[in-house]
Amino acid sequence: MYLEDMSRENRTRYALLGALLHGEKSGYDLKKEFEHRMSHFWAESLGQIYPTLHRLRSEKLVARRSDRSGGSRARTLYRLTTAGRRALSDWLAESPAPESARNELLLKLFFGPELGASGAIEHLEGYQDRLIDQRRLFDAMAGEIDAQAVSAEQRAYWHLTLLSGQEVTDARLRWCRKALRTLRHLGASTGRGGRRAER
Amino acid sequence: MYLEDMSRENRTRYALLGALLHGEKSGYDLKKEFEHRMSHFWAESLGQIYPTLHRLRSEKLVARRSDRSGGSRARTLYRLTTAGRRALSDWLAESPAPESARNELLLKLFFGPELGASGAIEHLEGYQDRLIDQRRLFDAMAGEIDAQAVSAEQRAYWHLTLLSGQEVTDARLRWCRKALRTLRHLGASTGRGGRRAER
DNA sequence: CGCCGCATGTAAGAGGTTACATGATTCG
DNA sequence: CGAATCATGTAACCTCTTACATGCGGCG
Repeated sequence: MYLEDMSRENRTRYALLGALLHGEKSGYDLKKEFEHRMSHFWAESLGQIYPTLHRLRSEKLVARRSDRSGGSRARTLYRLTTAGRRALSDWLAESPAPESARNELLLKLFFGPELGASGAIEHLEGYQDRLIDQRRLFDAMAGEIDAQAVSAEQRAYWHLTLLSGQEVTDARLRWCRKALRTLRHLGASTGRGGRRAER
Repeated sequence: MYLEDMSRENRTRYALLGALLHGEKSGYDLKKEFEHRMSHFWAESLGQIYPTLHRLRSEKLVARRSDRSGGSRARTLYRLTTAGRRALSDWLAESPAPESARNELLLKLFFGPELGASGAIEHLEGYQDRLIDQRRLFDAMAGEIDAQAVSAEQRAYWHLTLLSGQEVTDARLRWCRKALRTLRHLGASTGRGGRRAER
């Protein structure tokens, strides 16, 4: 017999419930919410959102209604029920589960001698580019937060999560520069960019 | 018909192939390898390792032999084949896929007004404790690297991945302190630690 | 002798992504 | 009118974790 494991409960459910705190939204709206405001720490796909909404509804944690206002095509809007808000609150109070690390770039770098310095440098440069884009995005997001019509308290929390992204991204960028410096030395001393160059 | 997606190929396979670069190991050895040397950027469970080893063997990317030396019970040792090493090399050269972010602490913090400042502070303190432990572990790992009988080049790559963990952890710790300072102010101004205190 | 660590596996199921499928509306 | 975006879903598939299952060897 399999025991229930409360600690590994479906987090998508709660991400959705939380995203509904500020009023009713469609599945599509929720997707955009994740992409625009929460992309630096959470992602959900539509193939996960729609079935989960159905399930939440069958558990009475959300309610839905049809909306055809605005003349555009009908949308299905979901809102939190009292039970849904309580379920969210209970989950929020639980201590967050530690994340299990999985970083493909570091994995490849760990096998550096097999990859070769030139390959490692390429990967790091690509990573660096993505980090720089991300960093710019964070600055833009910070500006948008202040334009939102929500409480100062809510904005403070949003800024905090964003600040985490900014600080961590900056740290990664600093590390990138250091790593690239190291690898360019290493590449020069092991000759012609390492193993892959032997082919 | 479903198209094949090369970019989302099973990374467990390559993590195992890479971990076999320095000689033959059993499934159990591999698990320890991940736990001890790669825990800051990669994790694999035994329920993933054993089936994957079988699969790699059927694809001739690894070979195995039985070992009963040392008087202890028999172990099954796996080693890279030439094809396995080539498959690893090819994968290493591919540009790493961007990681999709999922950070439960930040998700909960994002819903801070519903959680309440006191809850947020508790979660952050727990997070901080884990980070401090992790930071200490990194220092210990740095010392161990130099004791390994491998090339200076290999050690350089290991140090680089470790440095990433150290820098990012330090950044997170700095952020934690800032966030706690902010929340203690917020908690004082919104009274008695927020929503949960109302129950 | 009982527990812990070593060692190897399998089974069930949750969770998640991508592609497929469909259709409306809007805008150039 | 064609493309992009809005909008809602389903199907197939993969990955991964957890629990189950089993047994040996060493040590206190």
